[in-house]
Amino acid sequence: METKAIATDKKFQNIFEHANATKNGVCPVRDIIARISDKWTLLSIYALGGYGKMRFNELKHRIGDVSQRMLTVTLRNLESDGLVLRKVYPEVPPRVEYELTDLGLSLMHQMEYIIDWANTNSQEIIKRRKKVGNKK
Amino acid sequence: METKAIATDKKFQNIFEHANATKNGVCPVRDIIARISDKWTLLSIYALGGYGKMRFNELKHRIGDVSQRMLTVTLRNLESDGLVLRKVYPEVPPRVEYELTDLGLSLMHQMEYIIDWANTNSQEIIKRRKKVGNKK
DNA sequence: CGGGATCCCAGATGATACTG
DNA sequence: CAGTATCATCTGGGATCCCG
Repeated sequence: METKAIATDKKFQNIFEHANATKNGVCPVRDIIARISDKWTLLSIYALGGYGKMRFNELKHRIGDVSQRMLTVTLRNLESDGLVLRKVYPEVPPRVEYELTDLGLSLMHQMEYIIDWANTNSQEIIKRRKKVGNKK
Repeated sequence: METKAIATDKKFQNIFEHANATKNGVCPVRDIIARISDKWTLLSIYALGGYGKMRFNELKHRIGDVSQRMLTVTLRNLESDGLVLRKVYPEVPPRVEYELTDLGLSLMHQMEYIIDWANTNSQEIIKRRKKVGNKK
């Protein structure tokens, strides 16, 4: 199984060469990856993408174990990245709806490959993990 | 842009319904996602997949800013998950080589979609992020 | 060379209380 | 309802030292 081919790809260099080069700034690609791979971002995007436009508490309930604070923080980040649209209705009590932008939706579609992979292999991986005797 | 369709998918329910159901255990899919979305896992897999079999310090150098400790921890986890193969040669000084297993390679291929997306959109996102005036 | 074991801190996250 | 503000906590991860 030889896999050295892709090392010459542009996108590949964007992660490794670039990362070592710019010590001051941060590699843009790593930056994005870091952002979307935090604890709640993927789940938020996926929930919004799957169930469509939603209000804050509805989303919170969907995800289940996210705290109000962290969901707020996550959504604000997603909004400033242009992945989520936040719409506030001037009512009392307030109503706020969140939905994916086209950009957010496109990201979700890429995420699906990972989710599919995890769905397919999770049982096997976790079984093996315990067999080896790891703590976590 | 209607996107409610996928909410009925099996894989979708594995993330949301399932997560709320099993309060004691953890949703297997979320578990896997959490594991591979930590700070170094993706980079390690990607480096190994791109450059092929590598020794410890070679890998460390490729990634660039990972500490010895975290690379060790990351590789151990990957090994116990069956994504990376660790081969120790009984020599002095010791030589240890790491390479992706077929499973690890298959995961890397799914990751490429995300990487591609990040490569394509990172500049735009980061530009927008600053414009909004967010701190980070 | 490739780690293991410890110590320790910053930042991520949770819990709680308050508010327009 | 949808936050904000504050305080408490927990943990990822770096630094350091040691070892076969």
